[in-house]
Amino acid sequence: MSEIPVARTIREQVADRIRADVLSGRLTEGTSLREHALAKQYSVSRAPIRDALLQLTQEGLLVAKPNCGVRVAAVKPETQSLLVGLRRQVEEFALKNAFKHFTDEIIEKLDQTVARLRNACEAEDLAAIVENDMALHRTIIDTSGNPEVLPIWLPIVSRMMLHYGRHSNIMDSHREHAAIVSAIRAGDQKAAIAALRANIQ
Amino acid sequence: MSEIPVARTIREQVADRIRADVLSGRLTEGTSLREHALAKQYSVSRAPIRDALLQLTQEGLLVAKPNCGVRVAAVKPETQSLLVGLRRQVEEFALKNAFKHFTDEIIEKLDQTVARLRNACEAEDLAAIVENDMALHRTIIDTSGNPEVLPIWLPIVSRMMLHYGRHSNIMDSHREHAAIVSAIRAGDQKAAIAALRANIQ
DNA sequence: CGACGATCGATAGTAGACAATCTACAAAAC
DNA sequence: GTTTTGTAGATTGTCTACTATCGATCGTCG
Repeated sequence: MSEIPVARTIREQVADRIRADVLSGRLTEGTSLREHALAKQYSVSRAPIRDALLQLTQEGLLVAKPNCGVRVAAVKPETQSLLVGLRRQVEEFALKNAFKHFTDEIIEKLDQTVARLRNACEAEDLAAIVENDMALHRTIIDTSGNPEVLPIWLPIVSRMMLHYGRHSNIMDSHREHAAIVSAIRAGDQKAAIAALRANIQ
Repeated sequence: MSEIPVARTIREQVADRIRADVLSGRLTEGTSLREHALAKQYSVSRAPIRDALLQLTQEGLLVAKPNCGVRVAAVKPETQSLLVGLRRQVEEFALKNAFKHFTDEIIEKLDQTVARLRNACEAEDLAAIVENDMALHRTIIDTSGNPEVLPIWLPIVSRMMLHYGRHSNIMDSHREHAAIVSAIRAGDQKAAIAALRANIQ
């Protein structure tokens, strides 16, 4: 069945952990990431660290200066409006296609994510909020049935969340996502898209 | 002066060359790219080759299977409509901002690219067509004054061109681009955007 | 006070080795 | 005859160690 492709290579594991650290705000803007330190921290060699940093740089989470290192990227407010439009377009495309594939099992998974998101919001746990927010949207992307959408979506939403986690009031996150899942459960495609658009801003 | 930041690192040079080979169709869908062979071909070590392949994989031009190598990606027609919408949104955003920065020098550069594009179309030189087509759009992206737009634009347009160079009738390319530049020279923002939208499909 | 240059720190790239694992083909079992 | 198993080869994934190069810093000197 739909098995979760656990990160196999060291590069992917490292990339996932650093990505989570950046998006949750545990690593703040401008923080320098040194290959040697990360290699020691994760008990691996520098090679997969290099690969992971290059990958995250392409996703827009880090900025690299040749021979000088990588830092956590700075937010560019003038790009936000573009990113909002792009993300809406990708996720609406995915959601429309996902309506052909929603099952009770997937809706159950969405419910669980919303529940965790509610707990995170009540606890004001920013890392958990970001994690479950992205997990919910990613489930929709995965359910679209087009695996090509994920790599298009990820760099866009990563750049958005970089801003989101720092400057936005995200305590409404739970209500907005509950509305999306509610519309999905009701099979109301129009309402689901409206709720999705309202959430992405 | 506005110097062209020629690819500095070996990784970038290799990535640029392989990207051009893929987009021009010199490397066909499914072709396997082996690190050892590429390292020998370019007379460099495997490390920058690996980096370049990882980068191009994230751009969607290559697909990687763990421990098995990378191949030139296959075209996914069901994603094209999404890509068209995304690309229009990015380029319209860039073009609007670029109108604040167009100079005679930049318009001269656009004219030269259109001229080369005309020659390429007449010679039916697919590689040159794709190269100058992308160069023209990239000049607009660069002129937007927001360097963050380029890394957002590149993976989208790369995926599009992968399809474009193979399945589209591209001999109209010259006329469409001449219309864009003509509207830019006239300072007619509305006409320029309309011509741009007509070109991106 | 400012310009210049040495030094330092970090990455970029090189070289070679080994481990993990995927593909394919051939042999054995049913 | 079909399926399973096993083995060999090829390729990437990772590691180690080293050199080259670039950017930033900090003194020193004019």
